[in-house]
Amino acid sequence: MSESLREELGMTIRLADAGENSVLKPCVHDYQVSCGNCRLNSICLPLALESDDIAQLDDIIQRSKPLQKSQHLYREGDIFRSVYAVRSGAMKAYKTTDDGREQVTGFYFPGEILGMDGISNNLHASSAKALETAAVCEIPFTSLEKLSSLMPNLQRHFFQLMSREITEDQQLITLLSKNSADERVASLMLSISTRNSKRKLSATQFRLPMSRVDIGNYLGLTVETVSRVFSRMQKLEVLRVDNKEIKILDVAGLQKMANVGG
Amino acid sequence: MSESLREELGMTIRLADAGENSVLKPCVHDYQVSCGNCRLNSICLPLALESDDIAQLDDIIQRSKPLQKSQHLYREGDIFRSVYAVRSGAMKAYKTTDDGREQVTGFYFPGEILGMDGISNNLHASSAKALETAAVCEIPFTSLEKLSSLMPNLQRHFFQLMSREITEDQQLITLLSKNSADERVASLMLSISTRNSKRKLSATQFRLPMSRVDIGNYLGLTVETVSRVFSRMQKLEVLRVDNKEIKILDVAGLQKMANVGG
DNA sequence: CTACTACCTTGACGTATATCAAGGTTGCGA
DNA sequence: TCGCAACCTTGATATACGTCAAGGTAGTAG
Repeated sequence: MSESLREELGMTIRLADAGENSVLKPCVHDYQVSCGNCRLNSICLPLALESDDIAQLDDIIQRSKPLQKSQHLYREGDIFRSVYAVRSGAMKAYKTTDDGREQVTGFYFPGEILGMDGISNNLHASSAKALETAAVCEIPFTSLEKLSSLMPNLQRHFFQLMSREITEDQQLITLLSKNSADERVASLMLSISTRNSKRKLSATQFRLPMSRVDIGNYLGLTVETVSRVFSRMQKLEVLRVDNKEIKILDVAGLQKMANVGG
Repeated sequence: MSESLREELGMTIRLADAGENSVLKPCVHDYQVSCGNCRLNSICLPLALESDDIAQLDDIIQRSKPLQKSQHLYREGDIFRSVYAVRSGAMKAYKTTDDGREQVTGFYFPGEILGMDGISNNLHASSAKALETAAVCEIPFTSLEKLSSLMPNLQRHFFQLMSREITEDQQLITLLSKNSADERVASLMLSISTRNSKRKLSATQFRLPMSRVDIGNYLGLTVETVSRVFSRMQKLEVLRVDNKEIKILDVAGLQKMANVGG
């Protein structure tokens, strides 16, 4: 059965075959966090809402069994039905270029929303894959639209989320266009650090969920270059790198190296 | 007189005669096109609307005196109040990097909307400048939000517009990250060609409103490289270039050169 | 019409990063 | 526990594009 056919048949079938390719398995029990008591609600979609409204948002959100590492949430070209909030773990979004290479367009951590690039054509414009075991909340877009019409704060917040995606993409464009390999990698490390601290995690010590290849792919560099930059940073005692384990030793030094406001 | 100095003086005058922050001078008469009879309404905001709804949209839109070449519509850091539709001419959006260089983030032609990157923080995240004499329609965002709540089609369409901006930025990210100078310039020429044909203009012959510097800045290349690419294309008889006048001689050749689906 | 200025083109040369190559490390499944 | 495969690191070499330099072209103000 093709993926898209399965899509057509919808949730029920996904229930039945519960397997491999398919995206979200419906949950009978478990996974029952509500937006109201989710520890991410201050940085995620509910951010702008009163508790009554949060309850309504909660009603349209579907939670599910976690995705395993390297499992797809959706693929480029799939019918667009929902956007997704990362609840735990990490995801990457990527496009495949016409000559078969991969362009990573973003990394998504808990509290962050992905899939908004599918709205314009009703088709997902990129693929999304779990970098490690990850749980996501599915937010059916038509429900979100209806709710947005009724709740100005939600409409506003969702406009803002999309706008943020745009400004972040513009940041990346600038980075790719104007900055050296050192600056690009340093910026990414700082970005992850900042996002971690928003989630009340350590800003100076973390484990990278993505491979060097993914980093290179995101930053427009080869693996070798990424690896060399890490070595250089370590020699300069700005970072301690132990495989995927990162410790920022000198934040100021890293910022200087990044040479950008990020 | 330096460009920036002239700009400064321009600002003061605008301040004096048009009232504080506001960029667009209110129009007493003239410039009175309505969305209903605008020849761009099939590719612009009204696209999704019935004529009753168009009339309502029309009510919130402000038109104004044209912008002169190199005049700013808004600047990075300005309070965000409106998005803008280009009515005639062409605009560029750009950010200034911390070390003072410029990153062009987009070119905007008639029917296209700019300014959406300001929604996320209520501050414009980039500056917008006229590449040639240009007219724009100002769409106050709070009015647009209210109207969107009432008109599902408008809400949907605006979500789609923002989503399109995201996918276009992702295209550019891929271009910058994966493609050669030849491919980048070829892609831009094809993009302009496509957009021209949507506006019922020639897909094979047009005048570039932007300088080589702007093109380079947008594509992450130096002027010299852009110039060399044009020379190469001319030698290969793919393009005829006469200063800013472009004629595409071999569309297939150009597509092959671009090596991307654009 | 002239002259200034911004813009564009072409050439010679340098450099950051890609490419190619080889070896080391890690972690997973049998 | 072993062995394989994916991942990471480091070195040597190649190359596309940037930088520097000079001269040409076109639009505009006087």
